[in-house]
Amino acid sequence: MLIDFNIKQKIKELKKAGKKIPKPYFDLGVAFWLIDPEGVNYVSDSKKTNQENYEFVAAKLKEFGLEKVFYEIEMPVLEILADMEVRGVMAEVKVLTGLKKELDKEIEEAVVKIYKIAGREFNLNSPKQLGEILFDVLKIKPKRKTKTGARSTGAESLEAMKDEHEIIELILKYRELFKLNSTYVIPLSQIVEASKDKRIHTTFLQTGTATGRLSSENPNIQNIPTGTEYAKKIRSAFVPKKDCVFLSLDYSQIELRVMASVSGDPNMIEAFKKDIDIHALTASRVFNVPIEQVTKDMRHHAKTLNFGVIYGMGPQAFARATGFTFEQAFQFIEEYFREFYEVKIWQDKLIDKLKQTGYVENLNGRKRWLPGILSPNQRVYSEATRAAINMPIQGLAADIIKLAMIEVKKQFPDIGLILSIHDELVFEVPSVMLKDVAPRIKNIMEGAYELKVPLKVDVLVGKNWAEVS
DNA sequence: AACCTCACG
DNA sequence: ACGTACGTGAGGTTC
Repeated sequence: MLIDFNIKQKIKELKKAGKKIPKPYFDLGVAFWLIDPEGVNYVSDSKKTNQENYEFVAAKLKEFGLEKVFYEIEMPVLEILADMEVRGVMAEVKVLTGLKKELDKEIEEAVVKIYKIAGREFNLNSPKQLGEILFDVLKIKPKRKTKTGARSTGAESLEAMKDEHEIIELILKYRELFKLNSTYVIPLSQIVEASKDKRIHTTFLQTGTATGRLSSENPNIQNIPTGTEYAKKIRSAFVPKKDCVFLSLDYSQIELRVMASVSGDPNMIEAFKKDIDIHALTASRVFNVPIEQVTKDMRHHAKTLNFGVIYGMGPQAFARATGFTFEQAFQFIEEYFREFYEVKIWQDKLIDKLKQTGYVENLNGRKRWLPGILSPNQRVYSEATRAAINMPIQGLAADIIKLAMIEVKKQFPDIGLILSIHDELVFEVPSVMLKDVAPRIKNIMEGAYELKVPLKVDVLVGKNWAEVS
């Protein structure tokens, strides 16, 4: 058996050379990450031989009930990630360079206007200098402080100042455009220009998160903008190769479904079984109106609440997100947990168990150690509590999509899986295969894991990434 | 290297 | 008086 760190790299080299992958293999880095994803209790020892590290970590995988996750999820996924990285995704450099020109022009126009209003030139990218202009020169009242006490110029603060000065809107515009240009458009076009095959080859980090999710770097392909017009233009640069289309499948509300299932909450389970609009239902129950009388606003607040519960949100955060008073927020959260009582019970048991064992785990035994739960510091303790509440949900959703990737690749070994973005898979498939393949992949994804509620997958087909987003 | 900001799920 | 919503990666400035 091949035992080593970073086996994905070795597999990539073999793949590029057209060679077979040696099996079985055992990745030490992945194993250590599984027993302790943040390395708070266990870390590998570089002074030890691979065999010594193997003996230690293999015993730990067994002790912690992680063998199934390791052998049936992570090792098979490792190979799929290697395939995705080597395969890459095609991008049209012309779209990106055209976009850069557009953005450069708009950014310059905003800069000129801002300097004129400010009465002087300054570095717009410096929060410190921007703060001096806004708060000292223009005498705008600061709205929030950063954690080190500086006057915040973040988007949320700026939004609150919008009505007080015409400069704010321009700064928000500048920030948006500069971000898109400097973080996405320019680096992506450079990457494509330097690329031998005109494709972007990210690196997926299999051991990069505390919850079991994947992450992506160089470039991060999991945080490409979506939504705004410019964002769509960026995504439209990503295209399938000749005679292919993009096929995107995303899990609908996977984390809420996972929460309904693992908590066993009967009301939430029933809602998903009947395929009821969960946010509208929540609004109806929490705001105490018939579901037909739920307004857009109410549904939106309920959505915030549903997501907030997954993150362990308290009344303060809910109040800030919605504009409710603390007392109102407190009441609505109380009402939420009266309606979805088993969710509260599940959370409380989870924290109890964390205090006893030092870790939280998801249904598959995936673990996260959270020593902060024993901290006398209220803030550290609270952070551990929220992370604990979130991990079994985010972590099981991560397992589900990984299992789906494995099953899809098992049934379609040559399928062009190119992106995996937390609850979404994007494939590059020959147009002629689409009719056959799309429904089957959807079925595989919906059947990847048995929950107490159905898994629902939405399917999109298009000629670029914007069309399937 | 720390900090601030901001893109995504 | 505040810091209070999870998980990421990256660009820019400042020290």
